[in-house]
Amino acid sequence: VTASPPRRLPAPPDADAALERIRSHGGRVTPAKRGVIDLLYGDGTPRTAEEVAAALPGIDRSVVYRCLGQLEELGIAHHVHLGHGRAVYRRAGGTDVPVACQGCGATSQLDLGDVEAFRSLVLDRTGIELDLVHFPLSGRCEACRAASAEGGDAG
Amino acid sequence: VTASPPRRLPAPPDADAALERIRSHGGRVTPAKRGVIDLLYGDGTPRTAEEVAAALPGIDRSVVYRCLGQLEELGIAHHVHLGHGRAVYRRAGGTDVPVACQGCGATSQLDLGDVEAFRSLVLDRTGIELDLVHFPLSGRCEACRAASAEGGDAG
DNA sequence: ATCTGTGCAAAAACTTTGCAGGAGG
DNA sequence: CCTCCTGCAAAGTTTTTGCACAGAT
Repeated sequence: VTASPPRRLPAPPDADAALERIRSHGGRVTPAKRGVIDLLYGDGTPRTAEEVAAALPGIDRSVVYRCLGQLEELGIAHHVHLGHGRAVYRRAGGTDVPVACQGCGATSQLDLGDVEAFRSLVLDRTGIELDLVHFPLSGRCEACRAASAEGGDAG
Repeated sequence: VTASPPRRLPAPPDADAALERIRSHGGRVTPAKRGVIDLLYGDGTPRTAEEVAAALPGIDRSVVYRCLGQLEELGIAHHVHLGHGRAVYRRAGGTDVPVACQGCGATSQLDLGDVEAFRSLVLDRTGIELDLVHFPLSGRCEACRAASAEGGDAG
């Protein structure tokens, strides 16, 4: 989980364009890649490498990792550090900012417009331009806050 | 790296108070814990578990992990997911919001007041109350942005 | 004296790599 | 036909766990 796009390639608009890009870069379109791309371009659900592997029975885990790595290099997918530990993968090109609940794992989306003012503020204060797509926001949803206020552990 | 404070204990103001808290909870004050606490309460530098271990020669890694875990449960330290992969540990009680550059690793601090409005906005939009201390903001500082605009790879 | 903490080693969880054979263009 | 990709297995990282002994109160 340490790849940066060689040059910021525009995200392919759909799965077919993604396959096209693979070919145009000398790659082969294989069932594994097709599977990963279909998964990531199907619904926008971010998935861990493990989840991607689980959704593609018959495809070896190592191949899933290699596919995800290649898709990142090609600007087709990218990973996001949602909450504790494991990164999740999404199709590239999303402009929405994910917000995760660290309690239950639910994610909401913020509009880019909503965060623009804040990005400006942070840039002004610190000189750092936030990358909220790659390093998203995390917190606790209402249900999880209520749970930990009462019982204690809402893990 | 999966501990949540049983109840939000107030952070000990200094290293001695931290040792005191260990004792008052039935724990023993040992060289390992003293070492970890001195490190975290010395300068505010966030450190990975590996860095803590490296700074305490003669203390086994597993012990460092166990100490960090216990210190988290006691509200003496906590971990922060700064940038890629590894979490870093800090003394508890900081109210500033770290902002990291994922390029060079430099961190700036934001005032809590600066983020309050944004936290309200996110709460309103998503129902999620951000925990920006535990899951800090990440982006790219000016130098790293300039570097990647020119050369391409700025690590 | 008692119970917690330590060190070691082994395991677990997650990811990467080497290699020989299979498949895509 | 050429080279990339796959599957398997093995190694690499980072963190956790079991256990017997040592150490703190």
